[in-house]
Amino acid sequence: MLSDAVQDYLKAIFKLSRAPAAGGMVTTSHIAERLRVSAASATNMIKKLAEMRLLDHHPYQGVELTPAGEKIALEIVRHHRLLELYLREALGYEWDQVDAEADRLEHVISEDFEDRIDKALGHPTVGAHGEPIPTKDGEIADHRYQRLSELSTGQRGRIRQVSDRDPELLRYLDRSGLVLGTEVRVRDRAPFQGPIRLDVGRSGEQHIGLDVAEAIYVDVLR
Amino acid sequence: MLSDAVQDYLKAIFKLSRAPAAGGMVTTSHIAERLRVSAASATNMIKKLAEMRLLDHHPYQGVELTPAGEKIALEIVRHHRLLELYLREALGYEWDQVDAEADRLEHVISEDFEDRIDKALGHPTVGAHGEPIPTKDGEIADHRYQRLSELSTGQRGRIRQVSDRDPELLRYLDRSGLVLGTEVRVRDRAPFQGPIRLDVGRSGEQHIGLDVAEAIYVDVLR
DNA sequence: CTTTATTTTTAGACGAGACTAAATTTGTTC
DNA sequence: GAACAAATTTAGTCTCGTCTAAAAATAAAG
Repeated sequence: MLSDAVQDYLKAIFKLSRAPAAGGMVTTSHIAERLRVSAASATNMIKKLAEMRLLDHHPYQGVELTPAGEKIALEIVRHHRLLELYLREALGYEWDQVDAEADRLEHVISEDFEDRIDKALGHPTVGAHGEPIPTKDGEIADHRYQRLSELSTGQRGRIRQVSDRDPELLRYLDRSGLVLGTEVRVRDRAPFQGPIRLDVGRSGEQHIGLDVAEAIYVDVLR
Repeated sequence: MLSDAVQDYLKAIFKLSRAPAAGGMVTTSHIAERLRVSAASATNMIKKLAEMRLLDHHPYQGVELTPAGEKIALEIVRHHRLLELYLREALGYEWDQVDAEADRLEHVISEDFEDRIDKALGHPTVGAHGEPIPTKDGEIADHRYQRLSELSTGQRGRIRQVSDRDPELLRYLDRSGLVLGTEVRVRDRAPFQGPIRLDVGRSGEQHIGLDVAEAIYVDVLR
């Protein structure tokens, strides 16, 4: 049985490797920062994980999960996302509460529990914020959406995913009508990293900062 | 935050102290046996818990939870029993599967989770096997049922609780119709710790061993 | 091409919680 | 009350995952 710590590291490394502008390679300091642990602790665990053949360690350069390590990371991510959905659907949690609870539950639920909530949810393929849910045998869809921040004036898109990093942001997006499935159109982009003016759905209009626009992923509509 | 180990010890000590023929005092070896650790490990933890004022340690005699220790134990028991019920009611678990899953979940769920499943279950007062569920502020009903093994020939009783120690036993009881609410009558007791012949409900008849009869608790009917 | 700043790794320690082996206390039996 | 068996505690290790402080490697700047 893999310890909670091992699982947390693998999950963090997986997520960091998927993050934009990480060329596959994940640095020690990013891992340490994400897990709120000293860099020395991260190095320690990295060596252990390399020993276990769950990742490749290129000293001073970074790490990369092996297929075995990625498989485990995907299982944890699957647990996490199914749990988030379940907490919301079955127990009435708010969007911004599910992450913390799922972080603790993801390590202890059995395969059986996983299967039962998967079934109760109707075998969903995307999570509460649009993130793909890995399948039981470790496949994960690669949606390749575009960031809303990358759209130019006049372009339209449908919101397919939002970042779940910050609960406060999630509440803001919810209030602003920027939820999954909504269609948006860029009316105007202020210069010098300024805010973006958007048409939201059929009626609304919003001005959002660039940071926010980077956390929203869309299918571009032609 | 109390570690899983601390919680496990407090829960085990609480349960042992409530078990029959334990005069309040719980021995080191019983704790060690229940938790499947060495006696030395148990002594170690006992000293730590005494330090934390969660129990009183009378060296070579045994231990007794302080009110503070009991309060914590009751919280864990509450978590456990609510979880067992929830797993059964909401996710379709079988009686004999719930214990193991709840053992892991009980340590990680939040107050919020506890409240939500409590509500979803309609604020139950007894668990899946008839055990009383402690209230949120640490009260626990004391039912004082009698063991089926203590009934003499001709006496009748209604099953109110069964021991949840052994999944195999639970399956056997289920198959035999010896479930909560069922009325039983002792037809016959074989001598020398022999089996008991029972009428079960309106129609059935069963011969059960004394060990089994000791695991079944009844309200005596007149 | 050297100096400097940053990142990463090494070295050494610590707290939890488990273990085994040995010592101690208790309880029982003659 | 002495001798012995059983239970308990002490002593000393071990693993895991964290930490700080110091050393080493890399990257950036002159």
